[in-house]
Amino acid sequence: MELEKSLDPNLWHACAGSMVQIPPINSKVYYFPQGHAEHSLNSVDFPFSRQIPPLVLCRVDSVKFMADGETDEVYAKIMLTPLQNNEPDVGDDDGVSNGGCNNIEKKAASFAKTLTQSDANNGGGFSVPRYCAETIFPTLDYSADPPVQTVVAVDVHGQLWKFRHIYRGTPRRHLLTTGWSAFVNRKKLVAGDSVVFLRAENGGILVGIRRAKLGIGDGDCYGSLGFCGNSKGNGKVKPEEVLEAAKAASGGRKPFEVAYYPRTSGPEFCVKASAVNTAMKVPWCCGMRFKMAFETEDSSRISWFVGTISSVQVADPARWPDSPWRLLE
Amino acid sequence: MELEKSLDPNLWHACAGSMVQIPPINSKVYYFPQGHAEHSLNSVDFPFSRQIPPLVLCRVDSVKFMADGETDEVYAKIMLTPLQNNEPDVGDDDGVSNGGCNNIEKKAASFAKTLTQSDANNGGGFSVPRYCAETIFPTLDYSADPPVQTVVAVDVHGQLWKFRHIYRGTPRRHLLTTGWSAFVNRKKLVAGDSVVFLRAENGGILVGIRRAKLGIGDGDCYGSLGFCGNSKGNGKVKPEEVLEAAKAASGGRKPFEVAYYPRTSGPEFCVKASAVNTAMKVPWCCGMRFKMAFETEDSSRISWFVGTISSVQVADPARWPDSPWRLLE
DNA sequence: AGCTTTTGTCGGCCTTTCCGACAACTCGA
DNA sequence: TCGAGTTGTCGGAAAGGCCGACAAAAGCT
Repeated sequence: MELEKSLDPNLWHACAGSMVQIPPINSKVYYFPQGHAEHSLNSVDFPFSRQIPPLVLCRVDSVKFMADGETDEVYAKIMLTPLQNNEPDVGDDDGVSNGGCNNIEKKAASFAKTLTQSDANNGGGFSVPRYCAETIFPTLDYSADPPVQTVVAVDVHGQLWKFRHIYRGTPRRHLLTTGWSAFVNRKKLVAGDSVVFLRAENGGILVGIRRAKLGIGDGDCYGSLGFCGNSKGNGKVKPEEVLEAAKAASGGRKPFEVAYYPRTSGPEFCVKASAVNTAMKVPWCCGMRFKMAFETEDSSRISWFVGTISSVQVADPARWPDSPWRLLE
Repeated sequence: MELEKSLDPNLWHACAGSMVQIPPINSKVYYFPQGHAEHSLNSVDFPFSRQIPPLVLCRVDSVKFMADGETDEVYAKIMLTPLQNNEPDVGDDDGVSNGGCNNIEKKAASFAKTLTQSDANNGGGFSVPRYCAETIFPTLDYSADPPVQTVVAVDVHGQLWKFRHIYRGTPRRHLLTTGWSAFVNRKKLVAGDSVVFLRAENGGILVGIRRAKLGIGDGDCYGSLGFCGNSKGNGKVKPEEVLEAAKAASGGRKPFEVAYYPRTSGPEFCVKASAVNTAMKVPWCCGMRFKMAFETEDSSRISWFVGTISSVQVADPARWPDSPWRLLE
């Protein structure tokens, strides 16, 4: 059932959000077992029998861009090989040969919109923001009355969706009518979820979704506050997988695979080696001003969240960037 | 565009009709160039330069069960290799090793129904004959009120169709509601066409269609009596293909491929060698009673059409079974 | 602040399709 | 030929979805 099919990296990134960065192939990263563990629903009991290092220098062997067959949630499968020199101050090289063969994909034009009540519930229509219609969709023939066309979009599974795109009403506005309702029903979208439209290099339209609440599986958790209610919101990764990865990272030199769900709330656990090394040199202390980028809902711009570090968690210095993140108000 | 994908043989046979028989692999058949030519829209001008024999003994190398991507019409691609001994009285062996590896597929349960006006036009529903609902579809939970289920059927292209199957009304009857209208529109079905439902060995449901009138391509030939009107109803095969096959059959020993459209009105041109040999021994003459099987519209049973041979066409005795067929009233 | 442009929501209305009633048909006795 | 079971067709009714009107929200000067 679970096909190992990699999807369009541009669409993947559009669904993941522009803040998500995946390390390039052959670059060096630090793998944080504890950060990985926080992506698991259940707590991971690391065995005391073997010492698990807080961070392991690895090389990125391959990255597969995936999407959940059920929910369309995007995730990545990253293959890592532990490297010999595990000291933080070596291996600053990111391994990116500038003009190299690093699958440098052009950043495709994309637009995301959070669904309104009318988009999600009423009469099966979608109000298309002008910018989206003019930059993503094919150009309408405005001489027609009314201007109409069929927009064909491909989703993360390669499935085709046809939408009737019409420019009508007083004042004139862009709308998706026929086909939209089927899309909303099939994807189980509700007001608050987002839709991403993306124009590929070849002119084709891709469509992805970002859910407001990351649903727990397929269960009808909405409304009925069962045992699903007390989940922390992540929990996409099984504890066994974390244990297995951590063991592989600490012990041998053999490659291991980690699944990375960019839209869960947990900390990153694969961080560019150079970033870690830079950060380690900064003497974090109380009262220091801290600037953090985050994405606005409609991804139309990037805002900056400026906070102040209230305390430095000395207990586990290796956990950056986890710790500072948590300490911000 | 034209995928070389072979489809389920059972579904193929269900769409072709139960009278259609495809010779098994490795069996011997007679190939009739003139019969083949009658499957072409345009007349085929056989060159006088080379003598084309009326029938060629061939071995069946392979059979591919195909369906037209546009119209769903089924056809077969049969690979034939001309054999050395081209005399009618040799090679009576059909090549069927009884317990052999001849892809003996179990005959799946199937049901065909000709669409009524109500099925094709009105309110998007399909009246399911009781027999079909009870033998082909999954068993309904009759304790529910009303009993409903979703029937998922796969068509000749592997595409999934979902139909709401409900048992309701007074008196109670089986109906397909939601999903049926989309199927009719997509397949461009009209009253008089037939739908075939088939239960595969694994329990899955397959669906196929048989058109009442074999449409010529996709053109809107209905209504406007253009040059399409004077076609003879077959014409699926290009004259070039016939010529090429005939040359290959008469000349060399190399394999050649013929496309066979079972639902065209022309005569068979690949006939079991044993059948031909048997028939050749019968001294056909005027007044002889003749019994011919044909299929009733809904394929629920086989009827027998009994005719009388009015004359024997001596001009081209090699053309059996073509000639007797035509002579029947 | 005031104007313009954009877009969310609403009620009206048209189309689709779901439904039981009824009658026509089929099949067997 | 008659009766029981089955199924085709119809009109009413409900649901889905397309539409412009209007106004709220956002952007610009």
